[in-house]
Amino acid sequence: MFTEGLEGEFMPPIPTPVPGGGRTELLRPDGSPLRVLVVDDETALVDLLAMTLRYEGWEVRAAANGVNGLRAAKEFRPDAVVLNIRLPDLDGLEVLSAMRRELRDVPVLVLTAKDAVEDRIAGLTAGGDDYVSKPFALEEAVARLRGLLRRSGMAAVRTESMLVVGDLTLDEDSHEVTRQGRSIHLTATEFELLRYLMRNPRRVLSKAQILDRVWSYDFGGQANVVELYISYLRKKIDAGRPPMIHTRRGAGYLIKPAEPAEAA
Amino acid sequence: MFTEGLEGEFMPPIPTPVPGGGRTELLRPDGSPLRVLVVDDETALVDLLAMTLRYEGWEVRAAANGVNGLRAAKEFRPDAVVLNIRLPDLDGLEVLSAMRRELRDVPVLVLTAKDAVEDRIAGLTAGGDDYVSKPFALEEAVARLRGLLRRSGMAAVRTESMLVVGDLTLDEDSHEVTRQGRSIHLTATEFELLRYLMRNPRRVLSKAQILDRVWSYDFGGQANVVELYISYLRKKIDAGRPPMIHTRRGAGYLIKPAEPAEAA
DNA sequence: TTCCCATCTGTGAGTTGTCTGAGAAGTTGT
DNA sequence: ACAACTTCTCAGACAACTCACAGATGGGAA
Repeated sequence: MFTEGLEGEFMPPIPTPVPGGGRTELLRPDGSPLRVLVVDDETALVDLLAMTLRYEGWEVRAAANGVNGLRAAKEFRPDAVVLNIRLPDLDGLEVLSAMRRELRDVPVLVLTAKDAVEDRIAGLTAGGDDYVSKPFALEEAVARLRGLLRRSGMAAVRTESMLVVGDLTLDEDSHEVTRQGRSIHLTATEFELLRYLMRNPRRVLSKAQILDRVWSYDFGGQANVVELYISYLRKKIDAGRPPMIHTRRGAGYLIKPAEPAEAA
Repeated sequence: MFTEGLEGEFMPPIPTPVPGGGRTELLRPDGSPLRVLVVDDETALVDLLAMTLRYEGWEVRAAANGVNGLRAAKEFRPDAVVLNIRLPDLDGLEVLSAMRRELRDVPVLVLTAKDAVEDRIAGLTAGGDDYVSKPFALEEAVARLRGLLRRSGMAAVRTESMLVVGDLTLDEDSHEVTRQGRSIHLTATEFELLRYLMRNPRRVLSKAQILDRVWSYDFGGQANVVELYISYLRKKIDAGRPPMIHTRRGAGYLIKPAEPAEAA
């Protein structure tokens, strides 16, 4: 989506207005919510993921091991699967194969431990699947799942890969970010932060919320990384231009289309 | 609801005027009041919170530790939970996980101690959850709870994020305040005070009430901060325009739409 | 009208929240 | 193994905010 010169300033483009604060329509043809099966034995993480995905509009079913996972696949007929390849009972690869046999065309998001050998995984993802390595950021996992679904050509899923706020655009597929048509390079963390902000335009997000979504769930560092990265983003996004990233002292940050007249 | 781009400056949104004094309908589909479970071992605070929430229309159940909290979750089936992560018996994170498993889709408002050096806050909350750190203002906790519910898509809960009194609007999501369409910047305390007034339009609120609701429950200062902040608000809200904030000598303050005819 | 007292508001000190530069530690690519 | 890049901690500077104090203002009862 190129919003060149013309409407750039006075008339914000707003091609695909993000609905309800960025949350997307995850609905099947029959109107029921999309289903996702989460298979992992780390219960705390599963609970966290399940809650997050439900909030995002999914219908979630969880299984703590391979056997239950496969059984759930049969019964629950999910539209997507999140699968840890390291399972307590069965070999994750076996489970993956079985899943594929059972659920045709259903994309799988594979969870791997950090130290896992990447090339084994590489083969897996060839089939349209994707993987994230633990510990991951919730925002990233959710985004990957959405991306999988979008790319797997699931009909009925009207998800756009493009987020647009004012003259700022972010493409979740190509990871390209532009402001006023000019491409901007962001690091991985900066990108994740901006995506979270843009998925919640005009809403104040507290530093704690941002930390929880954008940083890995096991992050134990200082809360002021958020301030730091906001500062980085501003240099790249707002530099010189009318600011889009705003601080609400004591509350958090928010992003919104730059308004010509800023009132005190 | 969705007033994209357009409305920016000149044209105030004025969506759905808030009904009966800003207090919202907290009802389930079957007509019974919404339920909230409060889990904290500080009994004085729990009593205060419980009383406040009951006044707001909730059906409240309290538990002083993790075990009872979980039991209550099973029996009481609350629609929302307020949970201190620092509990005397169980680890708050465990309790949180268990709650999520037991009560799917139920948002949790997490209470954290201010002095707990921000540690282990990360990765705590999922999609629909939120935090408040002690000591908090009751008005804020209540607002957060309402916000959680609204955003977690609970059907039947008809809460708007926008408060409207006359030509004055306050958006709880973006923290934006406008009068006659012009954006007005407020500090955190001013915002909280105005929110309280606007949630109770045309009703006289005593300085004591205001102090109890808007300032942290442990506030020990002079009661005339309220006068001071009313003064600040007037400068920003009423400046020049027909006044909306009125003093009832010996009784308190109230806010109402500025009408040409001023009746006592 | 006068006086008393509630309320209003200017001033300024102390506190808190946020921003950002410098650099250490870790990662990736060649 | 080196260079380039990224992530993150730390700490100082600065700005915004909160609140106490005290004198000014004004309402209303006698």
